[in-house]
Formats: sequence, structure tokens, C-alpha cells
Amino acid sequence: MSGAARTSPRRTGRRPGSGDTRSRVLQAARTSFGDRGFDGATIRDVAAQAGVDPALVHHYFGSKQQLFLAAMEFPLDLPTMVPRLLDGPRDELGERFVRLVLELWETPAVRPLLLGVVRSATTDPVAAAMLRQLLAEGPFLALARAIDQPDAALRATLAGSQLIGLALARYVVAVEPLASAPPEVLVRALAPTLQRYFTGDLADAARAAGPAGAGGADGAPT
Amino acid sequence: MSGAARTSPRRTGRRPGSGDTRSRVLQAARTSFGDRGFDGATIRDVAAQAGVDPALVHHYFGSKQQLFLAAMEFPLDLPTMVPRLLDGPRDELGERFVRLVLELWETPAVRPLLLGVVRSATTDPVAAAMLRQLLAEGPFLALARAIDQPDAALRATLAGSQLIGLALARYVVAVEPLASAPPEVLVRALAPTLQRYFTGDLADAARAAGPAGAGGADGAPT
DNA sequence: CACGGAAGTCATCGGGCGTAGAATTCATCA
DNA sequence: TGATGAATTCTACGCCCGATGACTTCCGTG
Repeated sequence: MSGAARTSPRRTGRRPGSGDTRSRVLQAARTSFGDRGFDGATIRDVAAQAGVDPALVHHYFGSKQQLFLAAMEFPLDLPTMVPRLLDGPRDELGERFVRLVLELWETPAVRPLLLGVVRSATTDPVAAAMLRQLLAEGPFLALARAIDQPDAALRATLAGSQLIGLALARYVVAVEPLASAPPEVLVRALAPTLQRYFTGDLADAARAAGPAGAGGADGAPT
Repeated sequence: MSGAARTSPRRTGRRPGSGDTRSRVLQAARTSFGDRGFDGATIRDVAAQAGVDPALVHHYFGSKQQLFLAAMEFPLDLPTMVPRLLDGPRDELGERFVRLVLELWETPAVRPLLLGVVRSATTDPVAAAMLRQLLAEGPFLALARAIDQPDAALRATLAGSQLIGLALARYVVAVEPLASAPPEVLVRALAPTLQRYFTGDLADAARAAGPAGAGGADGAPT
């Protein structure tokens, strides 16, 4: 109370910190990286958004790169998700997978992270490596490996390409009507694609679209 | 004869121009935008790559934005391509489409353009609009419209999402083994997906991959 | 109560950017 | 030949960025 009107010329030094400053900076960084990507975001803006001096961001995280890494660290229990996806009818695996990915993107706490990685991956090598790892070594590959089919790695990246394309078109670039389509419509539209990438026969070109015609025709899965 | 060794302290002024300077600048801009995106590319670097003063770039194109627009102008005869795609068996349309898109990406003169648009679209609004238009109003929509099926716009963007995802994974981020897969393998893998997006039934979820499968309750929304 | 370390601020450095304007040289044509 | 305009360069302004280092204030511990 009385300390406010002292003769101090500057309001420098430590403020009676609330304690959650670090997480506020992290949150601001997620928003900023998510909105503008790694290059577009600035430490100054992150600091302002968190109500903090830019130097403090450096004090906590050392560099912009390290701030990015800290902000984009996934709070997802990825290893747990794979068994959950495998649990259930195998011919509905594609549907479960699409549904899970859409749920993640629609979760407010997660979307900025994914946006940040995707927005930055086209330009920044570190972010590109993160995305590469997610698609080629993460849950996609684990899932593809768990199914007894050849070309697991190719299947994983094919599935990844469809889902990253969906994310880019729907959430980053906002192409209509894809951006406003209800999730359930997308699940219906994408599930067969994912299902085929994981369990189907990748060598046959023409089928899988005509309902009548030459019948299912894909090989027996063991 | 005597003019060369004058006391001139600077080598300023017009050089005995080769005449193709403008196109050299454009070519350098395509490379630079393709490699680093709109934000990452710099006019100074473009100029250096073209062996020219940065101010000349401004003299020709006015601003970085206008340079981008000029550099990314598609040399493709898009209206011509649609009829060519429709010409042939309808149930091989997906295959023809995938093949065409892959050919474009594999063409050395075209790839930097596409790379530039994709790399920039995640951050720059103008580039995002270009991509949005390409996917939602360009040949994708024209193709979907030419087929007698409901939800043409949604079908077009679904196809676009798969192909832009392929481009991102294969050419921008270089996810293996997708990045090194022979084009023909990708045609085989992607053609059924595109075929279904254009001509298939988007409402049924479970089929198109599983041979047997129980009855899928497609059910009307609402 | 002393004190050391953590939290926080300030001022600034060095650099790169887009852009602008003036100056200079070349080519062309009356 | 003289002039006019385009092509090209130089210089520089103003801005914003990431990073650094010194400094001040608070808090926990002995």
C-alpha cells in the first residue's frame, strides 16, 4: 500500500511475481507461433502478449529456437494412443484414426501446437524435422507396423499425407467448404481412404470407388 | 579509346545490359521464393542471385508483393487441362489426375512455382488466397462440376487436400519413403482415393477397403 | 537478519530488411 | 548531333529483429 508513492525513479527490478509467468510466456508463444509460424513470430510480440519484458523470455528459454521447442512440446500421450486405435474392429481402423486426429485438431489446447508445427515446417528446418518425425516415425508408423501388411513405412506416410493435407486445407488455409464441414462428414469421407492406406491393397489402381462393378476384389488380409 | 581509364571513382550507371535482365530476376525470384517462401526470401538475395542491384528489382516490379505475384504466375494452360482429364474412361479419372499433378511437380520449370506458393501459403495471406483459389475454384472444382454428382465443391476440396498433402510431405518436408517413391507407385496408391472423391459415394464409411464387413449404418444426419 | 540466487527490467548493440531518391550511363531517334 | 528516356547503380533512411549484459528487486534459507 504505502510503498507505491516512493521516490523510486524507475519501476525496475523484480515484480511481486505471480509465479505463473513462465507458463504465461509459453502460452503466448504457442499462440504466436500458431498464428504466424516460427519466422513470423517475434520474441517481442510474445513478451508483450504475456505482459513481460522481452529479455525475460531469453532469461527463461535462452533463444527463440529453444522457446519454440518448449512451446511445441506435445502434451499428448502418443504411445498410449496406438493401442487404443488398434482396439476394435480392424475394418473400422481408418474411421477411428480420422476421428482421433480431428478431435485433436478441434481441441483448443492442442490446435495452436499443431498449427505452429505445420506453419513453421514449410520454412524452418527444425520444425520440418518435427513434422517429418511425426509422420514417418511417430504413431503413424507404429500403427502401420502393428498391421500385418507389407510396406508399413509407405503406408504410414501415405496416411500422413492425407491427414496433413486435410489439416493444411481445413485449418491453415481454410478452404471452403472443407473448413466448415462438420467433423462427421469428414470422417465419412476420409475413413475409407485411411482404411485402404493401412490395410488395403496398394497395387490395384482402378477399383475401390465404384460401388457396383467388379466387387470388392482386394486381396485377403492374411 | 581513352574513356575507359577515366578518373571515374564509381562504376555506376547503366551497364551494357544483356537485355534478359528482367527474366533473370524473375528466375532468381522463383528459386528464392521456392526455397524459402515469401517471408524468408529477400529482395537483396534475389538481386544478388541475378547479379543485379537490389534497387533494380524495385525499379522493375515495384514491391516485394508484386515481384511475388509476377514470379508465381502460372505458365500452365489450366483451362485446357480439364477437358483432357475428362477425355477417357471415367473410372480412370483419378489415375489420370494423379498422374498429371505428379508430372507437374516433377517438371523442373514448374516445381519452384508450386513450392513457392505452398511454402508461402502457411504464413502469407496473399499466397494463402492463391492456394485457396487453386483448390476451391480452379481446375479441381471444374473437374468436380463436370461429373454428375452432388457435393461437387466438397469433392473438389477433398481431392485437393490429398494432393496438397502429398506435395507437402513429398516435396516440401521430404518424408521418407514417400519422397523417394517412384511416381508410378504413388499413382497406384493415390488413384483410388481421388477416384472415390470425385465419383464415389462419400457417405459410406466402412467399405472400399474391407471386403466382407458388416452393414455400415450410414444414417442420415440431423 | 544476512545473503545468495532467481525473477524481472532497462538500455543498447549489431545486423538485415524493404523501400526511396538521386545520380550516372547507355541506346535510340529526330 | 543532341536530346530524351530507359536501364542500372549508389547511398541511405527508418524500422524491427534477436541477443547481451548490467542492474534492481524479491524470496527462501541458514
